[in-house]
Amino acid sequence: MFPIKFIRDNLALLRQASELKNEKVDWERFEQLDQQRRGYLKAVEEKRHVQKQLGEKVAAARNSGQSGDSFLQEARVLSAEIDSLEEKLAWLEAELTSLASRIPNLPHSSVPRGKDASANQVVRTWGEIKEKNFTVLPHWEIGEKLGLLDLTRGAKVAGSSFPCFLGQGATLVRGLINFMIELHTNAGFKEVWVPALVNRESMFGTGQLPKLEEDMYRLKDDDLFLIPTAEVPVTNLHREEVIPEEMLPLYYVAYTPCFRREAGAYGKETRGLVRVHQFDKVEMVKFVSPESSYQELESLVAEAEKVLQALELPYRVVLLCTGELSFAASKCYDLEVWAPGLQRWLEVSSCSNFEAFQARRAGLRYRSRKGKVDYLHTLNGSGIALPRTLIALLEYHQQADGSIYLPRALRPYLGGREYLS
RNA sequence: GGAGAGAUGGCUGAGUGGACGAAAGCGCCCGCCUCGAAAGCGGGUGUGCCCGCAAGGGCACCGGGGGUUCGAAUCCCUCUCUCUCCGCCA
Repeated sequence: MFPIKFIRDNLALLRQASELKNEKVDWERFEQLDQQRRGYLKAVEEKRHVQKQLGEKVAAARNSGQSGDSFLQEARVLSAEIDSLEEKLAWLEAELTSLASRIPNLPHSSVPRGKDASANQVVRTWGEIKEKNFTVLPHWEIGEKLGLLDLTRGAKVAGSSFPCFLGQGATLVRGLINFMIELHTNAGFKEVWVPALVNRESMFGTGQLPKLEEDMYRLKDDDLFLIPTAEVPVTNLHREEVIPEEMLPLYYVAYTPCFRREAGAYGKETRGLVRVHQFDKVEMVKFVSPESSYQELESLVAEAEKVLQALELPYRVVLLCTGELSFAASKCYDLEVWAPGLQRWLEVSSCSNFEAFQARRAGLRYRSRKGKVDYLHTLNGSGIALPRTLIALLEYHQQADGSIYLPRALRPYLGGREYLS
């Protein structure tokens, strides 16, 4: 969210940016409301000024033993006028704020322009894709065959796209979570455990609301939302706070379940674990000073990459184009892992710099060494999401005999074994 | 769930209807002193919005919202949160 004045002074820039991001904003209405608001504001302020002076006259009169009532008639009329002007002003401000909250963040100058994924840039690829001399089974087949995964019973218990993991499959999930958190805490991230339900303010703070309300699970009786990502509770940890610059950067890592409605997303493209309503994810969040945020983005991506490297899975790093950037992001890299059973690259991590966009919405500030208070920059990156990582493990590390090779890094979490069978 | 107490600036904390954007202290910034620092001394120190080229001026903000009043940090209602006690509970 940008300040109204900034929007007014940078209409052309923001308009172009929102078109690049495929976001619709009613700019004519914005200009019209803004102009009206300033007109009413001026009128209200002038009348209030007179009102104050009258009030002072009443007080002065009473202090010197007179009644002061002669001013009251005029003051009453003025008070009523102010009331009606303020009502209109409040409505205009609410409308304007609502419009402003739907203006997307500006893409960074280094972000390629483009409408869709075809304009994304692959910035690097890691590992080589080794072709197998047998047909790789898709993860849902090999997963069910080995008794690691049960999609049918998940559907019975909750509904379609709510997977269950069994036996060593469940151990693998738990092991992956521990492995990732330990990796990131060793790199200086502080582990946090946060609520999986958040309030409306938190959802607004990170930019999920107002735009994405339909994509969230919501508890109507309490007006709480199930988190779509740990980004929401972790970024909001410091909402409405001023952090001393000496404490920056702050690095956090959190495991949480994530919930997404993914309305109407069933089909071939989303079979098995590709797109599910509930999944597990380890997320990294950074609070940094504005000068350092782009450097911090690069090191955040590198930190996420360490997970895939340790899991011995080939992946590529993709720089998203403007049209693929999310509402709140200025710049974003995706990590995509190779799934040979599906013959597709799968997104397992998004690492974004939001600059001060979330910070302004959530009141996240820092006090510089000079004593100046300003908005800090926030970043987050998956480190990484589990279901698609499991797909890659089950498919890429699949052996001719139907067993699954376990990378060295995971073995301590699965009783030291080298293969799942 | 019930009863009570509370929420004031970066922090602690005064203020119970009019000259209060808000005492005092701490912190922070600038200066003096010093070889340098500490201590001491002096000065300064919130944010947002509107008008203005600027200088400057105006308005708002004492947890959120609403009300009473010519006028609210102060009185009333309501919500949220914190603390204490009771109840319930994995």
